[in-house]
Amino acid sequence: MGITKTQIFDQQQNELAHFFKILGHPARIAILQYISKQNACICNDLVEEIGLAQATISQHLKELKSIGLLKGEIEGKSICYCIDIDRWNEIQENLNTFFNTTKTNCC
Amino acid sequence: MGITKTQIFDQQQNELAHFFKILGHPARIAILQYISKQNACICNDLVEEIGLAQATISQHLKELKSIGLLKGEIEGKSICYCIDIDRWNEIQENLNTFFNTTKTNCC
DNA sequence: AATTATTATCGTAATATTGCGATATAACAA
DNA sequence: TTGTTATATCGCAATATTACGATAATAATT
Repeated sequence: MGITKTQIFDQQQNELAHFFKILGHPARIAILQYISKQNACICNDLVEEIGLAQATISQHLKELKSIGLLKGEIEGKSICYCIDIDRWNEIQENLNTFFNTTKTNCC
Repeated sequence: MGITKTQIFDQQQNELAHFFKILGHPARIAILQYISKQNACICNDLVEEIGLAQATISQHLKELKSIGLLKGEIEGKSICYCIDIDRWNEIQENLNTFFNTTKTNCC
């Protein structure tokens, strides 16, 4: 089928899984790391840097934006993409809460 | 294409993305939470509890096992699945390292 | 206005994932 | 041995994801 049955899970589970899923691609990890390394806004050099087509990079950026991890601001003829630190910390906290509350040892 | 170009990323990026990807499905989140809630090994009640077919649950368990998050031990005619705490903590640390080292603020 | 540069979107092909029924396997019970 | 129960695997259909070329859109430059 290929369709995830989101209706049988609660909102928290779906949201958490969605965060994980967006981060679950090496290109998106690489994009975030590159922005971080530059400590600056990124433009089209991402395409050269990563080695995927411009359309593909644009698509990955869109997904990162969709969970609020990136914020983009127009700057001349290009767009400045930066990590949204507040959202970044918020998501990190969510993931840690999941890890900390989901811990058992029975074996 | 649908094929992720893993060759253009380094091992750390691919591995990190792989962890995130495995956790990026609500059924797998729900499975982990259920095991945790029970604070015990789980057997086939997972199928009833979650509401997916037995084959589907088995598949998700296999993926969680593949990154070492679950360890299974045979117990009579069923199998006891538990969270591997050491691996759990290890992965949590990896993710946190990623979050902590990938932080910038330029906008 | 025309050109150039940068990013977004569309359409499409290839591969991956999700989910399930059917079946196989394994261990215990009668 | 036969039956029962629990889990794994196979094979398939449906949907999702990844990637890219082509093209559109936008803004600066000439």
